[in-house]
Amino acid sequence: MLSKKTKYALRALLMLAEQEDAEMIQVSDIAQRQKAPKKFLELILLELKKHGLLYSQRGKNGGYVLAKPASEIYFGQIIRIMDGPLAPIPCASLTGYRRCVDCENEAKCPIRRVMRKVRDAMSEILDKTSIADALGSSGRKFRRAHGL
Amino acid sequence: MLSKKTKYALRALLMLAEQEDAEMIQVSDIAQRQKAPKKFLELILLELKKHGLLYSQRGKNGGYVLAKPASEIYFGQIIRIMDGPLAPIPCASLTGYRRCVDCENEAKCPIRRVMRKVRDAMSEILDKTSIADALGSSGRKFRRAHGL
DNA sequence: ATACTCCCTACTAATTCTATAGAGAAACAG
DNA sequence: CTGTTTCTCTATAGAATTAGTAGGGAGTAT
Repeated sequence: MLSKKTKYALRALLMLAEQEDAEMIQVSDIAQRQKAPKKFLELILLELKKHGLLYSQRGKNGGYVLAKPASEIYFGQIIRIMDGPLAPIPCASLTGYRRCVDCENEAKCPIRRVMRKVRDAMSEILDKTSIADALGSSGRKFRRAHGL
Repeated sequence: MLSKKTKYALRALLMLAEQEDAEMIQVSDIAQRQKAPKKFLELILLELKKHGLLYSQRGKNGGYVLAKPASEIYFGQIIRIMDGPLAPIPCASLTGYRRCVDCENEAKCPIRRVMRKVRDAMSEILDKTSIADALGSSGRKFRRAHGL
């Protein structure tokens, strides 16, 4: 289940992606329009910035903008930053692999095999859908569909 | 992420599915072989029983057995019993649907659209893989593959 | 009758998630 | 240079969920 943090993050990024002219938006704006606690949202945006998804500026007329095109920001990355690995179980994760304690014979573990498939299926969607794709127009799929 | 409860549940069910002659196994056995806290495991098995996955008997030589063939017990059901809906977000769930507060226009919510696809992909695996399938032989897929 | 094993309710402990507080540092306006 | 604005950072508090414990009750077999 997605945490609120992730949900706030996704909404904020989608909101910034909709800002056509790449103008800066302030945390308080986003918080207000999203009905999210401002201070909480600050932490979230800061973390997204640290991971290279946002660019920010301080002082009067400061705020946040996407650090790269919306078509290059994928759901998978956002979720991993906020909530950690996609896989339902650490031993089935590529990005956050951790062996299960007391699992002799990982290679034959039926649970792991199934969860691995789940991970792959999730990745297939989340790592290939950008926030631009999600917004429908102007994204990767859109441009591809129009031969651009 | 799967909770420990779910992991214990899955392991216990797989263990019972491997018991060829449908002999009863006691909680303490399962707990020991799985290195799970016995009392905790009791609660888990009890819940699985209440949902019709297990049959139990008390007293000397009592224990648990699967209440139906392993080929009819699916990962999806087990996970839903223990952890709740598969969907990453309640508004994208079929079995546990709940509207998001402050989401005007659910039909157009980009997050929901994506998470719906994720849910479907997860269900496609988890609701079609039985514990017999996971164990490899004697399951649905196996029998089908051998024309039985 | 007794020993065994599941059944049930209540509670405690640990962890994670959500949110708040407040001071600090860059940018800008005047 | 001073004051205002807005992001930056660290620490902490509160709430919710998860994990685990305790202890007696009830059915079953010998």
